[in-house]
Amino acid sequence: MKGRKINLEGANCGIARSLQVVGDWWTLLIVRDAFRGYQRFGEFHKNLGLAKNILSARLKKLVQQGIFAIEAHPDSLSSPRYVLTPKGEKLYTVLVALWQWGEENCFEPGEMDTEMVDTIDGAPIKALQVKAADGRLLGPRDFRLASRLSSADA
Amino acid sequence: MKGRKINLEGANCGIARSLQVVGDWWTLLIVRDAFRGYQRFGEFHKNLGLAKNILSARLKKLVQQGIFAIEAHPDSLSSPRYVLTPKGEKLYTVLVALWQWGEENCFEPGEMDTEMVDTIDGAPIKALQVKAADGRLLGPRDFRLASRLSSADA
DNA sequence: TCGATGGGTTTCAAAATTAAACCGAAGGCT
DNA sequence: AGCCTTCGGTTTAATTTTGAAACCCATCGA
Repeated sequence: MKGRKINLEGANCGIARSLQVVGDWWTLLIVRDAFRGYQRFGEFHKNLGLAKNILSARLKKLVQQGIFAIEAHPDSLSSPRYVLTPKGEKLYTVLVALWQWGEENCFEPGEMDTEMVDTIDGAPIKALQVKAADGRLLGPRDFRLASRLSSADA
Repeated sequence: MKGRKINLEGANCGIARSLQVVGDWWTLLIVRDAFRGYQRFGEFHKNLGLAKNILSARLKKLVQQGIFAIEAHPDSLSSPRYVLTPKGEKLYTVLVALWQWGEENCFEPGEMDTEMVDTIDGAPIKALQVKAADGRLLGPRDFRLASRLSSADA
C-alpha cells in the first residue's frame, strides 16, 4: 500500500475507499483528537507524540480530502485551526465502532477508565448494533456483499 | 507508530488499542476478505495483491492477537486455513461503519455497485446509528469522553 | 518422475517514519 | 528597539517498513 493506492478490486469497495482516506497510521487518532476539541498543530503534536513532518503530511492530506478544513482564525492572523468538516465529523461512527471493539476485546475487565458518554445526560452511549432494514439485529455472519446492478447475484 | 506502539496517553483509549491491532495497512482488508469467505493464504494474496511477506507477517500478527485462528484442515494435512475467531468476527461493526462512511463520502452518487445485504432477505442493511442509552439518536457532537473512575470530570 | 501449486521465507531496493536540527513569523518583555 | 520564546512548520539524515522477486520445500496430479 506504498503509494496510497489499493488494487482495483478493492477500490470498488467502501471499506477500501475509506481506508485510503483514513487508513494511515495516526490518521484516525488525529481525527479522534479533533473530536476531543484539539484544533492546533501543536496540540495534536504534543498529544500524539508523532513526528512533526508526519503530522504535517497527514493534516495536509486530510485537508485535501475534505476531512479537515483550515480555519484561519478571523479576529487575528494567528495560527491556523484544523477543524473537522461535516465529512470528517461523520467518521464518528467509525470511531465509536473502534472504541467499542477495543473496549470489549483489548482491555482487561475494568482496565479501561474512560467511556463515551452522552453529552446531554452523561450516560454511557449505547453499543452500536448492525441491524437489518426491518430492525432485526444482525450478527457477524448475517450479511454479505451483493452486486447492486446487473443480475441478482448468486 | 513505528514499533507498533502508541504513546501512553493513547494506550488507554479504546480507539488506540483497536488500531494497534487492526490499524496496519492491509489488516482490515484481510479481515474483510475473511468475511467474504476467503481462508487460504493464496486467496488473500491473489485478491489483495499485497506482497507475500507482508501478508505472512499480518496473518501471523493477527493469529497471535486472536483475530484469526489457524485451522489445520482435519481430514488431510492440507494447507492451513485462516478463520476468524469470535473476536475477529466482532470487527464486523467496524467494517460496516467503514463501508457506510466510504459509500457516503468516497463515491460519486451511483458509482458504487455493491452493497451490504441481509443474508436472510437480501435487503440492504440499515445504516449504523450511534444512540444514547435511552435510544435518542446521537450526532457527531453529542457525545464525549469521560473518566469512569474518580470525580465526575469537568 | 516430472512439473505445477500452495504456502511460505529470504533478499534487496524503494518508500515511509522518525528524531532532531533548522527556520521564519508573531508575541511578550524590558 | 532588541531579545527570547512559542508556534507551525520544513529539511535532513538514520532507521524501519514495504514491496517485488527470487528461492525453498512439501504436496499433488499425471
